[in-house]
Amino acid sequence: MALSEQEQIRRNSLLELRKLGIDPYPAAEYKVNANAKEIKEKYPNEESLFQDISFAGRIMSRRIMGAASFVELKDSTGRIQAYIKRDEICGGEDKTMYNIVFKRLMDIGDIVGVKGRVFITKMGEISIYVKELTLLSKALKPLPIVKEKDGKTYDAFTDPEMRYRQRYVDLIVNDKVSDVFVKRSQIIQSMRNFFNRQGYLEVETPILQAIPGGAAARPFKTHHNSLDIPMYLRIANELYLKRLIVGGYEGVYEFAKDFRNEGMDRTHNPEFTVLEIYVAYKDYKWMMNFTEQMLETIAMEVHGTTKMIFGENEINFQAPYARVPILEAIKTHTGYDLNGKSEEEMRAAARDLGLTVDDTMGKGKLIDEIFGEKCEHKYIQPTFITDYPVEMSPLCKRHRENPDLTERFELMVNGKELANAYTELNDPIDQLQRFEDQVKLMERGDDEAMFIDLDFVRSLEYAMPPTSGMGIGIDRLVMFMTNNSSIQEVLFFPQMKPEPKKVLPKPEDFIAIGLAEEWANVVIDAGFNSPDELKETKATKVHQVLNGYRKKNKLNIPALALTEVQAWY
RNA sequence: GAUUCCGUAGCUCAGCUGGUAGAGCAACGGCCUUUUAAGCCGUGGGUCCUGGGUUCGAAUCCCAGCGGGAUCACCA
Repeated sequence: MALSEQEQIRRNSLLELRKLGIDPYPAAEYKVNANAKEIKEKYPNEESLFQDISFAGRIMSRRIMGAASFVELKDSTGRIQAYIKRDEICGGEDKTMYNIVFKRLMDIGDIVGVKGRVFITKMGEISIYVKELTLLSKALKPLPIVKEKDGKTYDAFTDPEMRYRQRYVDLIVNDKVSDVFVKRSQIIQSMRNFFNRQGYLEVETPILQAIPGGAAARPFKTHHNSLDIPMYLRIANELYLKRLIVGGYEGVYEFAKDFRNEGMDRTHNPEFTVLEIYVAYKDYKWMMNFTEQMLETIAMEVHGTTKMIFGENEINFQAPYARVPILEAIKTHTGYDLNGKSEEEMRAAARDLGLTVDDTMGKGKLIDEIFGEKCEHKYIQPTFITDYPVEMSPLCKRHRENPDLTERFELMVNGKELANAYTELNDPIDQLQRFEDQVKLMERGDDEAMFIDLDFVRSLEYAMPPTSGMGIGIDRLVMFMTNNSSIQEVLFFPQMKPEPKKVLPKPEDFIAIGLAEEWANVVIDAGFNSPDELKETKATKVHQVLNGYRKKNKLNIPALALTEVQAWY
């Protein structure tokens, strides 16, 4: 690929720097004793501070005013202006450092170190008065130039494709992007602290699994060579965590990357993060209390308030949350009371409500469909929807008062599922039966039914204490707490189609068919990617194109004769 | 997967019913010792996503492909 004009200029600068004895990529530690944030916070109150600082950052903008210049430097804490004066950074008669190195050979995007003192300019801006300037790393590609004034952004760098594919550029140029990921880290840290305070154990379980269990979803399949068996990336970690409860831990949790080979959109990425936690001797009612306490705590620790804006809604994570059984929710929002109704009656109800149904749908699926279409989006404030039908929840214990239902809740926020929890099924005989029912559903045509995990059933046969478990989508939680409606905004590197590979043509390939060395590069720059491609073009045309290119770029090589070109064919 | 919109300079974007590709920033050259989205003056920079088609002539119209966004479907 031919380099752009600006890239070529920067590569030349790199050579010039080396000629001047300046290493554009020095190895030595650069000691830093101040950052942008603390300078801006503390200096206005105490001007005796920061009078001998060492600071490192990236040049974000530059205003050269003859023998004095202003640059904006960015470090991990923010941006600060630096004032660079020629006679200050060039002590003696030799002004090379300023006139050549700084003005000509350094660029926006370069990473530099400065030593000096902090002062306030006439315009009232806290700035670093630079006494020594050191190049720490040379940038060969130009950055997008984004400017801001009074909260208004000019030339914003917004192309989603470029922002996600080159997240590093996004992070450099768009200051607010970094905040989202800092908050993401704080949210996770806050949850971890919350669990550790209760004495629960953070664990790791296999990502590579022979049986992808714990949820109904299409898995990614791979192959283990030396065992010569198919393996799957996990779709959930539920069954492994419950085995650990059988093993005797009373509380275990894991921040897990799960993988699902399904559609991608604003709220789904093929790999995503889920927190699952299991606590022995508890039930789903306890877990509701625990969950609302947890969310309130995170909100307070991360935001300092339980209220936050998401899109057009203000969401309040203050406990307690409303608790609504799913059949009651359906009754409220559709008028249909499905309690105790047969599958046929439910199917009829779904049809009346204008839903498309088919015979593969059991009671569970029908209820889920009705709830999903007619009710789910109505729950904006955090609400626990409870007591799902047994068919939908093969890993969940039957309801203590109604065997058609289960002790399950989903937490709805802003009309979307955020968390899912059960009183865990620990009856091994019932569990085996439920797995077998799943197989029947699969045979009926339900491609979302679960795989059977007989080792998990065996573990239950050794007795698992009564347990409650909860899973919460971390990406969605971060979306709520950072007011982002797209999952891609809360993942550093959201999944994208790979960039098409650009085949780099090699000059040798052209030399091999008889081109002179000086022409081999020209042919590539002129747009021929392979000898075959060149030969598909008529020799007369190639002859014209190449000589035209030579003339246009004023190349100092003799023009080609047509016979020379014909000789390549 | 369906529908729809988009792809033009390093970046952000103009470019009309088809007629020699434009602006701002960035870059380059010059001036300039406290400026602030852009100091002042000047100069260069393009595979108009790719490939076909229509046409005397295509960034523009048509078809196909690639990539991306949005909406929908799927994701218990």
